[in-house]
Amino acid sequence: MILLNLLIIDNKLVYRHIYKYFDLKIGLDMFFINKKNNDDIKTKAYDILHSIYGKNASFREGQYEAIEATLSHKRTLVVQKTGWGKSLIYFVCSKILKAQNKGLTIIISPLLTLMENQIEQATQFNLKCEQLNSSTYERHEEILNGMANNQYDLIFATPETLCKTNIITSLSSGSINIALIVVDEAHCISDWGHDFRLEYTKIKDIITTLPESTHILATTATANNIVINDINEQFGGDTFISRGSLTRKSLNIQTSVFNDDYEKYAFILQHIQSIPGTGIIYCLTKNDCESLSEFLNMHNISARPFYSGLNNDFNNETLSLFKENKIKAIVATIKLAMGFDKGDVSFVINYDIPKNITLCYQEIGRAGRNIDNAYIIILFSNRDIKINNFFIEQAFPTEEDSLDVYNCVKNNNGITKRAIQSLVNIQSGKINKSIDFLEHDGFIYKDNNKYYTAPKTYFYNKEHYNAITKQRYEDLENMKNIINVKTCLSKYIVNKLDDTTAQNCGKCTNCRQKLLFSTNLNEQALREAHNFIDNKYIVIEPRKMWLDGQSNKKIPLINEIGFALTKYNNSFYGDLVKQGKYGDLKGFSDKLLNKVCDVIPKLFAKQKILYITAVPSKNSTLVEDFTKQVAEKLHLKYIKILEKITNTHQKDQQNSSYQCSHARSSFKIIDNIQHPHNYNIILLDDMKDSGWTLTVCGYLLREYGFEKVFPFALADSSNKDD
DNA sequence: CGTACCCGATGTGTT
Repeated sequence: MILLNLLIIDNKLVYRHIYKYFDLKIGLDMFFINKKNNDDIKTKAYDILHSIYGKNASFREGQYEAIEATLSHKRTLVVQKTGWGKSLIYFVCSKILKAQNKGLTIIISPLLTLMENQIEQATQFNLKCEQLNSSTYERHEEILNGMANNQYDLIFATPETLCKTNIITSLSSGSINIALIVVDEAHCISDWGHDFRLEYTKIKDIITTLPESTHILATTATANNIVINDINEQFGGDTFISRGSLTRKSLNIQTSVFNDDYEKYAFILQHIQSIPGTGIIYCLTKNDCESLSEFLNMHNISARPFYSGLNNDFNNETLSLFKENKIKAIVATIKLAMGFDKGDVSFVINYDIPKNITLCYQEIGRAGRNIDNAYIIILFSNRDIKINNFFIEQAFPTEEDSLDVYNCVKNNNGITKRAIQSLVNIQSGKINKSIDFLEHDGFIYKDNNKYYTAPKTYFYNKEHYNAITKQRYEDLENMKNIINVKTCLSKYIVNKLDDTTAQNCGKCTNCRQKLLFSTNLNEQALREAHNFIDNKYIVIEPRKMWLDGQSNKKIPLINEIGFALTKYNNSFYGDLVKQGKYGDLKGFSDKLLNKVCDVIPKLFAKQKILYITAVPSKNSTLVEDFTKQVAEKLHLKYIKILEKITNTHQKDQQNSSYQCSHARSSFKIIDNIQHPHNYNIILLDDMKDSGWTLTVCGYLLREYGFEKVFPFALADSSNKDD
């Protein structure tokens, strides 16, 4: 008992947890065994540290304990704030294990850029590194041989590459000595593994093939009990946890509820200049990143969008400018996440509520790392829930979609993705999702880009998907509840992350009992927001390729660049379009007519346009009537020249293949104009969705002889909001 | 409507 007490004092952090997690008697036995080993580890760890950082160097709080935990347990999870120095742990462990001839260390890392950064760091430790990912594809066999021949200390790998059959085979053959497997950023197992990067749930398949003596380490900055359970599931249970405090003391948090985007824009415009320093605005959609940064720039607040899909060089430039404090704000999606560290971020605004508290903590924790005070503003409107719900709902394939796709493959063994699209009337994203899951679960397999059914009985894992979906709705609810919390906001957040050590922060609006940023919006700011959002036209890029028979062909006659007046959802004019189509008074209002007649001459100012026509419909003259009114007001010649010849609806076509072929069979030209040559024409429709209708009608008009076709739609519904 | 891996696939245009 005396020994036990001494040990608890000696290595407080580690043994407190052993005490908690293991039976006392077993724990005591372990102490006797470990005591000697741990002295050994301690000497070696400090030797390594001193050889690199000099004789006076010491570990930061908890670092040595984490090293000891990793080497004295089979499975360890280290939960520490970003910037704490997690990579030092496995660098040191790797060196110790290598010196003991126990083998190499494999680090599973989610991002290629993270690997590159870490390899750079590792050179300091004189560690021989190699990567197993797409960047070394040609050398995979060579690298595997090198691993068997003890040529490397650290192997950085993506879960995708590591789970390739040839690599799993090599790893489990016994010819490679693996001393330690590290899952860096291990929350990815929970965040991404279930529905996005499915290979993350196959880490267990690798671990089970390795010898019992292999150490397993997971590191992350955010792990609540759900993440811990997921990690346990992958590791096989009994994971030892080394945890630090999560609180960041610099944060001043406010939450504010608004009715719509106009108010949120106005609020940000009204306050952003008064916040000193630079910051991040997180949005749920790429579109909002573009739009909001444009809005800020228009008002002389330098901002740049940042999201996946923007040019890589542009994104890197944005990060540099931001780090050098040359722009006020980055307006970013969750792409701005792992691997980003700037000490003096002085504000984070969540334009929409994040999907869960874990992510919220990560996002707001990017502020105030090396400064005393930073400002966090979490905005909320009902639209946030709709968008988050959408993400939750489309995470897994539906039972129907999954079965349709499976049957399609079963009935057409050796089918390509594109052929599936032309046989199954389901959105292509949903088809891809179904294919990914079917392949991951082993019901189908891919060979030479053709899909075949595997000899495994198909079933739909409904319980599992439902359980995760339910969990995600609960997570969202917990997040949303922050707008109702009356107690310390900072404490609410870290408590939800299972860190129960937090005190009241004294800085948030609840602790202060006072708002940091007024929610009384001034009229000027609101007017600016309306002006901006209501005058955002959407460019309709002409489609250039279409499906002709089995293959993509160049469309011989294409449209000019066209425009949609507004987004269909969440905009003033979009609502007018909705009312016109589905409201009690059938027909588009004068307000909409006036707006369209104001805008068309401006957008097509330099074009000589004589004619205007409407996309025809079988059962409504709504668009035709409206187009006639526009023609009259703008002194254009209205002609009826297109006819709809099918009774089926374009909007029932769910993927590009169906949309294209349906549009191509749905229209014909009424031959009633003498000399269309050299004349330009506007092609008007109420809604632009896939753009196939405008493409096909435009083609027919040009084939008939019109010189240029300018598409114009009242509203763009291609990104559905609800 | 968002995150990242993958030697996406396939046609077109340039050297």
